[in-house]
Formats: sequence, structure tokens, C-alpha cells
Amino acid sequence: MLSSRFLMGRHREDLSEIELTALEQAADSVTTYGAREELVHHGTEINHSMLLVEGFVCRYMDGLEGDRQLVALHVPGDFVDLHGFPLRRLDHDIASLIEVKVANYPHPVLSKLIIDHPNLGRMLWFSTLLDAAMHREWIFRLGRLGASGRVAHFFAEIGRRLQMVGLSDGCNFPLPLHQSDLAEACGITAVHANRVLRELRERNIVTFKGGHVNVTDIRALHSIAEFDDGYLYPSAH
Amino acid sequence: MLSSRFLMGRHREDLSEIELTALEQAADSVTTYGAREELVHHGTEINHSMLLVEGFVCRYMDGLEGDRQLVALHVPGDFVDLHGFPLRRLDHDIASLIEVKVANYPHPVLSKLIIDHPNLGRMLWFSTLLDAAMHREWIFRLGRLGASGRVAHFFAEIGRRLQMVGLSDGCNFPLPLHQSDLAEACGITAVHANRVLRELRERNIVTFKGGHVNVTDIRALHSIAEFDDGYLYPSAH
DNA sequence: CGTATGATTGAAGGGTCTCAAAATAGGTGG
DNA sequence: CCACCTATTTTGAGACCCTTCAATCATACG
Repeated sequence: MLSSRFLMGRHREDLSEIELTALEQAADSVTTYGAREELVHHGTEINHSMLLVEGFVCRYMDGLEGDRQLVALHVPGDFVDLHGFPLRRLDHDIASLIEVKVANYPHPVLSKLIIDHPNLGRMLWFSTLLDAAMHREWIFRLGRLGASGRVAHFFAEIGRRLQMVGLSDGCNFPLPLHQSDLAEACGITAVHANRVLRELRERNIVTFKGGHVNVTDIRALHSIAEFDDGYLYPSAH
Repeated sequence: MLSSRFLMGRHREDLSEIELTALEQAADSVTTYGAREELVHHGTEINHSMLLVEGFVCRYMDGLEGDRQLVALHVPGDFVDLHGFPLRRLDHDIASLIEVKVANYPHPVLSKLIIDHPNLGRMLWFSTLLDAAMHREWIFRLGRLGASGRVAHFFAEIGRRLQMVGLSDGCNFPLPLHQSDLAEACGITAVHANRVLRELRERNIVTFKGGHVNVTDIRALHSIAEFDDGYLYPSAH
């Protein structure tokens, strides 16, 4: 099922069988993209939105001197550009990190879906606000944490999110990024990201190698990241 | 009219007279808060959302050591916690900066409003995504710009937003913040914010004194801020 | 086996922070 | 209207974190 991970661990249970079926059937096609492909270019009008079924996708903005800032990272079950439905065009770019599979939801179909199923409409809205909540936490991370806190927080968040969709235990998970990507997510240089990773490794907190994260001391990780998963709005609390 | 500034300059023209009237009548009361009052505490379940009619409001998150990070600043015409409608509880705090007037929209009324007026519903959704777009730009600002760029960008954004709701020409506007608040918005210390303000003043770019911003060289301001207003989704482009 | 890409390390410089003090502004009571 | 008190702004000096630039090492791939 294409949408089986949508809102998994995030109040998916608030959706009825009828609504889940309607959502599943609203996808008109599935597309596969290769690694490091641009899925959406900023400014372009879009007429469909994509649900990530498999793989990892990131959103980013470019500065004047070729410097790049990641503003979001998406895991399976996330809509990557549902905000493009009300916004019509995006203010940033979207690209795949590895080979990905996405389900396409035409905007006219979404319009009808929302009118026919108001509660589903509100949950779609809710899912875009989860992105906003993560944006806020990223603002906090960049504004208040040092380099190691930022990296630790990033790992903690992705681990928890993968756990919510059943793809990790929260400590062991794939993360197909280069160190330079991690740096672009954390607002630091690639060189310093490397030094931070060494520090975290030597303190036996977390290792990141070959696109795979292994958390060995999650208490310490959460502590230096000042991490609390409340902003992810998990179902249980 | 309470909602006369809602989406002003941001495709408000996509709303019909009927929809505008319905929105205006959905407010069940108006509340006045004093300066520096907490309007919403994170974690609390909320059952209404507030449209800012007059004054300035900020949203923020607190770190472990009493350090605070602003994640949003609101001007008249903004819903300050419409995201609380789908989210039910907030992940951050909201407080007034000066005396403010807000219009209250009970969530049950919003539910009905959206079912009766799907297009209005989509514009309400749209307005929460504008916040998300600003969040992303703040991430970029914190991740990629130095201290003076961050401060310049903050001034540029608020000026442009006040201009869109008819409260400024973009160069001259009230901004009731202390330098320490500005610092908390830009992820720097209050001491350094002071030095940055001196630098911007001495370069004849912008002055900030007594809660008032005066931009003297908007080209230079936008340049060092790498500012482009596209992410604010203005009506005209 | 050679080449390209990414990871790792070193050294030096710069931007921002911390700590501390002084100056200014705003508000209050005499 | 002045004197006082408090909050805020301003300035200085030193330390630290991170960046920059450069080189070396490891790894994957043709």
C-alpha cells in the first residue's frame, strides 16, 4: 500500500478505514527517481503533490555563493510537497538523496478528497503543520545549539521519525547523507562536521559511517541535543 | 473590521465577499492583552485560535539553560496560532510584545466554516503555510548568514510584511523589541546584537532605536541579507 | 591499477561569546 | 523639576568555537 506509512505513529488512528481507502485511491501514479535528482524546482507551478513511499528526500535553499542549507529531510510516509497544494509554487528545491519511489496526488483530486472527507482534509493539513513544527525545532537547533548539539539533534530526530514509521528502533538506521550534506543540514562546514562526528564517536555516543547511524548512548545523545520528541506530535504520550 | 488585514497583500483577493464576511463573523470575541504577557503555553490543549488585530506577538522556545529562541514574530493580520486548530496543542509558547488586540475564533466554528466554504478553508491552510515558509527562511538565515546578515534579514522581512498589511513603506516601521529580543530572534547574544547594530548604523544602512526601525539604504540591507521576498508569497510578482 | 570522490587531519585566522564595567534612558517619588 | 532607581544599551578585553585553506588518506569504480 502506497500510503500505509502516512501519519504512522502520528495519530493515523484518527483516520477511518473509508478515509484511508479514499487517500490510497487518490494517487494516480507512482514515479521512481534516481539518486540526487531534483524533483521540484523552486518557483515552478506544481499541479500534484508527492507522498514518499521509499527512500530519502531533502528540501533545501541555496545562498548567493553556492552555499546550501537543508530545510527538511523526508522519510517514507512523508508528503514531500503537500504544502505546494495551497501554495501552488514552492520557495525551495526538492531532491532525492538515493533512489526513491513517490506516489503522485493530483491537486484537483486532493480538492475533491478534502470536500468529500473533511476530517481527512484536516489530517492532511495537520501533516503539513508537522513539517512546520520540525522547521521550528530546526530554528531552535541552529539558533541555540553548538555544532555537536546540532548534529546530535539531527540524528535524534531522524532516528525517532524512522522509528515512528517502523523503519528503525531509533538507534540504528540508514541515513544516506555525505558528511557535507550533514553539514548543510546543521549550518556548519563539512570539515567541522567531520570533527564533530569524530568527537561523538570517541565519546561513544554515536557513529555515522557509510550512510548508516548507530546510536550507542541515546541518553547522552538526547542530552547534548536537548532533544524532546514532543514537537513530533507522536500518537502516544 | 477585525479581519481586514488577514492575507492582505497575500492573495486575499482570492477570497470572495461571502467568504470574507463568513470569516469576519466567525470571531466570537476580542481580547486585549498587556505587554509581555503569555498568550499560549506550550503543551496546553487549545480550543480557539487568535487573529492578531493590533500590536506585535512573538513565538519562542526555551532551551535548558534559560536561553530563548524566537521562532516567529507576528504583525497585525496574522493568525498567531491557527496551526493549533489541526495540531490541538502547541510545541512552543506565544507572548505579546506590547499591548495587543486579538480576535478569537473557536475551533468548532472554524470546523463548520471550512466545510461550508472549502476555498476559505484552503486559504486558512495557506496562511499557516506562509508561517512555514518564513520558518524555512529563518532556518536559512541562521544556518547560512553571519550576524549582520541575520539582523539585516530580520529587519528586511518585518519591513516587507508590515508593508504588505499597509503599516509601513518597508523602510520605516515600529518594531517593539529590546536588543536582547532581536538577539534571540537571530541566534546571537545581546552584546553582539548591539555591535552589529552599531556596524549597520555606521554604514548608514539601518538604525534601530526606541523600538523603531529606519532603513536608510534598502539595497544594501537586502544585499547583505540575501533577501528576496518570494518566500512571503506576495500577491503581485 | 589509475582516477575521482569523499573522509580526515593540521595550522592559522576570524567571528562570536563570555565576563565585566560603564554609560544612558526611563520611570517613580519626593 | 530634580534625585534616585532600575532596566537597557554600550564598550572593552580575552577566550573559544568554528572557518578557511591546504594537504593527506581512504574508498569505490572504471
